[in-house]
This record gives sequence, structure tokens and C-alpha cells, in this order.
Amino acid sequence: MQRTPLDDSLKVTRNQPTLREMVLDKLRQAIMSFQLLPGDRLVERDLCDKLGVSRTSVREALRHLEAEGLVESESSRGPRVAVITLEDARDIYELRCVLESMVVQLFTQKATRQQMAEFDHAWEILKAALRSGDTVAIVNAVSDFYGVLYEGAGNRIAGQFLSQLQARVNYLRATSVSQKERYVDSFKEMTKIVDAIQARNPEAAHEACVEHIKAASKVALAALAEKQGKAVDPITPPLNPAQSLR
Amino acid sequence: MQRTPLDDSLKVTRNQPTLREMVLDKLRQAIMSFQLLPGDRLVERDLCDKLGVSRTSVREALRHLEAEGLVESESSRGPRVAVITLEDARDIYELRCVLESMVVQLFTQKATRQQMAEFDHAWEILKAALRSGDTVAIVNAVSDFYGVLYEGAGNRIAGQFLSQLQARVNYLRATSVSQKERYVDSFKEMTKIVDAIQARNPEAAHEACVEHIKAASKVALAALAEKQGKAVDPITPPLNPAQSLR
DNA sequence: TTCTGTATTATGGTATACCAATATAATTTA
DNA sequence: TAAATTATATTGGTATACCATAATACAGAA
Repeated sequence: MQRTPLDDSLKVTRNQPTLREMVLDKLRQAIMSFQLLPGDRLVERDLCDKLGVSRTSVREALRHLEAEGLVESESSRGPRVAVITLEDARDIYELRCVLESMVVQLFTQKATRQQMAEFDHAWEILKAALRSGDTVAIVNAVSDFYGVLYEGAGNRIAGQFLSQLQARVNYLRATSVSQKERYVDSFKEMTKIVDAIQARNPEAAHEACVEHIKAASKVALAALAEKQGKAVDPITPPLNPAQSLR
Repeated sequence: MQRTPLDDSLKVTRNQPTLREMVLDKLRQAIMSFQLLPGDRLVERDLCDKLGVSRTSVREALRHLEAEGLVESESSRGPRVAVITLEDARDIYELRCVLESMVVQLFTQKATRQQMAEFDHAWEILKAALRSGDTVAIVNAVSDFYGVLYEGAGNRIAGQFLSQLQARVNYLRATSVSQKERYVDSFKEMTKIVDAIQARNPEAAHEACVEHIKAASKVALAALAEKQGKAVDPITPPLNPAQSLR
């Protein structure tokens, strides 16, 4: 009688999160859901009181958020939720353009049938959430939608970076008045991306994504530029085969 | 007589770095220069002794390095210098391909004459360092070379991300035996990039960069795959106009 | 009422204590 | 001698103390 080989399934997992990990999640969530807004001071003792932990856990979580760009500290001013500059916003959109179009292209090329089915499903849920107008539902649906995309693109590091970039412009996207006016166009652009993905056309998906982010960045950066009384260069999208054939 | 408008030039700067910032720099430098190798445990009390600071500063620096991906902690195992997995290595090369080619393209399109002069100078210094064979000089020259590129590309966030990605594969690049055998090819490829940049040809610079990173990744990933007894997918480079004209 | 000086409070930086869990070393047993 | 058991040391998690500096509040003078 052959013994079944030992594998990892017997291994005891021990995944009790530390207090600082829980604090990190809570703070990130509070920033993403606008309980904490850009510019808000993050006074350590206040956070200790609210979260019921010591300054050690709070400080270590703040260090992590600083590395992610969601929190900033200036010398002698204490930490605060990062306020995005116009320059950084345009840099982030430029980067997203290149990264997101790559992820969309990779997903189109590589997604398994199951991942494509999950993608279709996430898209349906997102459409329903957009129809409902429920902000919490939309935020969750968008997050799931991108999560499926990142998973199927087969590049975990790109997914991580894109999540960080999106987190940093989360407030800007939510508050650009013209973003709301773009709602119909935005929906059309996303539909174009989804159609190209479903048609397994990486070039078309890539281009649709580039167009979408170009349009989104134009609006968001214009709003921010106006608010800050500055001009801003448009982003440079990635080189694209369709471009050169024109 | 018109008063000269007040600006920031009168403002007193106060940039004394904190202990944790100094610790962060020291640890990052130790990792980059192979005083600390992937897999090395980072025992807090040991680091306190060596650096002459308390555990608070060490722990906060470690949190930052964790967020950057240079350090990893598993539950109940304590922190250690991150060991890169084959999957993450390929994801990082795939990402670098897209980001570095974008940065090279942007630099080619946007660099001022002064930035181009600085780039030329950095390239001369790098060539001299490569001829000398002095590892420290090479590491510094490479860092300066990329620094100039990132500066001239006009996307600060891309520069930051690329620095992080390069840091994470620093050891892999330095230790792939076949990397050393690639020396001549690598030099030719970089020369091609530089020539295209100097000729102000963004498409050619983009393509040369893509080819360079494809070749570098093939070698580094093959070495790591062999070491880990695994296979790995090649990276998918960005879509490229020259590709589609072929 | 405004400005200046002083007092008080707030807060981030840094150090250290304590504990529980884990790893390692030492001892005992078969 | 090897295995099992027990003892000890190590180490990360977390809390709290203390201090110096900066910010804010308050009082007095002009």
C-alpha cells in the first residue's frame, strides 16, 4: 500500500494579523472612503484614542502609508493625509496610462476562460452599481473589477503598483466636478474596453484603455489646474501601433 | 521705487533628518551594496547595536523597507532581506520593460539641451567606469545615469517606481553568472539606446530599450529558473509600432 | 486694537520595559 | 548513542515614559 506523499496541506497556518497590520488596513480604508481627507492631520495621540492601540502601532502604520504615498510628513509638522500636487497627479495619470493599458492588453492575451467569465461578471455588477448610484456599491464594484483584471493579467507587481497609484488619485477622481459630467462618456469608453477584451483583441483593448485614461486625465488635471491656478502639460500616452498606422 | 515681491527665498529651511530616516538610508544602502544579502535575517537588537539607535527607529525603518519590497516579514519569523521569487522577478522585468522604455521615450522627446548634455556626460562616466572594472564606480555611475534619465523624462513618480523595481532585482542582476557573459552584448544594447536618444528618435530609443530589457530578462530569469528548478514564461514587452510594421 | 513677550500645551522623536511565543540548548531517559 | 523532555535564551509585539521643540493661548504694553 503506497503512502500518500506528505505535502503542505498538513501545515498549521498562523496568520493572526498584528495590531499594526490592522491599523494599516483601517487607516487606508479611512483614507479611501473619505473619512480622512487630503490635508487632514494624523495626530498620533488622536489616532491612538480612536483605534485603541499604542503609538507604536500607529507610528509603524504611518511609516508604511508614507512609503505608499498616501501620507506625508514634513519636518516639524507631523503627518497628514497626502495632498496631491498637480505635477504628481499628471505623472500618476501618465504612469497609469502605460500600466493600465499594458494590464488590459495582458489580460486580453492571457486570461483563462474562467477569468474572462469572472471579468464579465464583475462588469455586470459594476454596471448595476452604476445604475443604482450607490457610492459604496460603485467603489466596491470598481475595486473588484480591477482586481479581476489585475489577477488575469498575470503580473502581481503591476497590480500592486496600479492599486497604489489609484489610491493616490482616489480623492481627485471623486471630487473633480467635471468627472461627474463625464459619466456618460466614461461609461462608453469603458464599454469599448470591455468589448475589445471580450473580442480578445489586445491592440484594440490597449488603445481603448489609452483613450479612456487620456480623456479622464484631461478632465481631472484641468480641474486641479484650475483649482491651483496653474497650467499643466498633458500626459504622453504610450506608443501605440494603431497610432503609427494612421 | 517698486518693492520686490516676497517669495520663499526668505524661508528658513529645517531639514535635519530623523534617526529613522538615517537608519532607512543606511539599511537600503547596505542591501544595495550587498553587505546585507537576500535571506539575511534582520534581527532588531542586532541592528540596534550596529547602528547605535533604539528599536523604535529600526522598526520604523523596517516598516518602510517592507512597503518598498526590500524586506519581508513572515509571521513568527521576523524580518529578513527579501528573497525574490521567480514569478516576482519576471513580473518586475515585465514592468521595467514598459516603464523604462516609456522613460527613455519621454527623455528623448522632452530633455532640455542641458539635460541631454548631462546625459551624454553620465554616459561617458559610465563607459569609463565599465572600462575600469571598479564595481563601486560602476554602481554609482549606473545610478547617476538612470538618475539623469528619470529627471529628464519629466515623470518623478515613474522614476521612483523604477528605482524601487531596480532595487528589488539588484542582487539578481549582480549574481546571474550569465549576466557577466552578456557584458559585451549589454554594452552594445545600451550604446544603441544612447545613440537613439542622442539622435532624438523616440521610437528607436523605445525599441532599443525594449530589446535590451528583453535580452537582460531572458538571461536573468533563465538563471533564476535553473536555480529554482522551475520554468518561467518570458515577459510580454509593450506593443511597439516597429513591431506592427514588420 | 494690535503687537510683543511669556507661559502653557501639544506633539513627534526616541528610548526602554515587559511579555508571550518561539527557538535553541541542556538534561534525562530508553 | 539517540530520542524525548525540560530549561533557558532569543526575539518580535506592544505599551509607556520622557524630552525637546513647536504651536497656541494669554497677558501686558503701546
